[in-house]
Amino acid sequence: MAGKKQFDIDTALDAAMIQFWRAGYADTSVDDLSRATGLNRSSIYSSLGDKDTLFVRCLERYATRYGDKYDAALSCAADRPLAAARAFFDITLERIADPALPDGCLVAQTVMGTPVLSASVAARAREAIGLQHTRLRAALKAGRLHDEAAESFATHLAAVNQSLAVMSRAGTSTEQLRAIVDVTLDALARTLAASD
Amino acid sequence: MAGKKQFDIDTALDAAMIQFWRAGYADTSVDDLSRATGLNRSSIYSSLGDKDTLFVRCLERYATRYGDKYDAALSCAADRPLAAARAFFDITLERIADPALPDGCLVAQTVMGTPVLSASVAARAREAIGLQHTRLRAALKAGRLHDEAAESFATHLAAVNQSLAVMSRAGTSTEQLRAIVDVTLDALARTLAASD
DNA sequence: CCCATCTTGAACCGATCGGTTCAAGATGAG
DNA sequence: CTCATCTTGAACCGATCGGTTCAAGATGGG
Repeated sequence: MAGKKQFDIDTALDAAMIQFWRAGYADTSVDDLSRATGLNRSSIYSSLGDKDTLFVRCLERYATRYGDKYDAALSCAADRPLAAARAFFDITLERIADPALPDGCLVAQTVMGTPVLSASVAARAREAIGLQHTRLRAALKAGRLHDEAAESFATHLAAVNQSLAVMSRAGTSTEQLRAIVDVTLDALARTLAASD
Repeated sequence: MAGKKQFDIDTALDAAMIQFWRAGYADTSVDDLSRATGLNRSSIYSSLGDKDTLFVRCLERYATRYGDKYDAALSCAADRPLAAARAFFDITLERIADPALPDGCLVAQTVMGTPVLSASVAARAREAIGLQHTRLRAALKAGRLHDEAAESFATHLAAVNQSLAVMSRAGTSTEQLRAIVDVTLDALARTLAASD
């Protein structure tokens, strides 16, 4: 209404999310967030909440944004389960390859910090991992995988997806990351073929 | 020579390693290390070095200790490559199941902290990941896997091994962790069988 | 032009950070 | 017992942490 301009909250949240994503909760100070968002220290508290609240908002934002993409990638699972799994991993691989985004994964980093994070934050990160597993299991069941195999592969695919976050930060090349998922996709392909 | 007693440096290093392993570098203060080791703040600096130096020592200790175990597990790779790979993962699974040790993995946690850690520390962690890959590739080649497959599977196995660190902190059960590696071992078994 | 409204920068708070110093105390050798 | 040696706890340092407050300034509506 008055005063200079209303800053764009979405843009600020994106910047904060990327900062947390890159450096993690412990290594991100409120001054870092101020620099990253371009917002004043007081503005952050007045419109984005304190550090803990803001972190949870960023975590939700991250989980929703990429959760939707994972859902979209898996949407063809009933018809072509292998292609769905490949598209699933492509979401992660493209995210890692994007120079505008950090390596790693905000959820993976948060989960790794479980012992020192607040219980609510740790629970929310665990929830995101659980959701990923549910998503994958549903997709694999939709593709003609029997319950047992769907359960195993859902867990395996979720884990391999998280491994990409670790390996990308270890300097592993795009080709090597692709090799990691290709072994998994081959295994899935053979299991799918065997159940025909 | 004089004074009360010479404290046991190995015991202190173990305690410091576990503290770093549990909480990570950023979330471990020198006071935490003092409490964990039972050593006085000044004693830490005088006999274990500053925080950065001590962390590197703990990282080396961790890499050596479990590196040796991984080597031992893989030693039968030439005769029974599949059993070797299974024994390799068992090292990690048993470590995670040990209630006296933290979940996760010091190397994985350090690699995830790459963007905010000193260059030398980050490089040392990357080195540990690279060594793991080398170790696995050599073992798989010793087992009758051709170069290309050995390279792919070495990368894949190293990644899946790291994924256990993430998933264990996400509250994944022992059975589910086992399912993750079983998918990988099945894939390896089929590839080994195919090359016969 | 004036005023109400919003943003901003800067200061301040208590707490904790990594790192250093040093006197007091405990010990074993002589 | 005495003395040299080593460890210990505590204090101190400057810096930074998360969090809060507030006066100054910028803006647009009337």
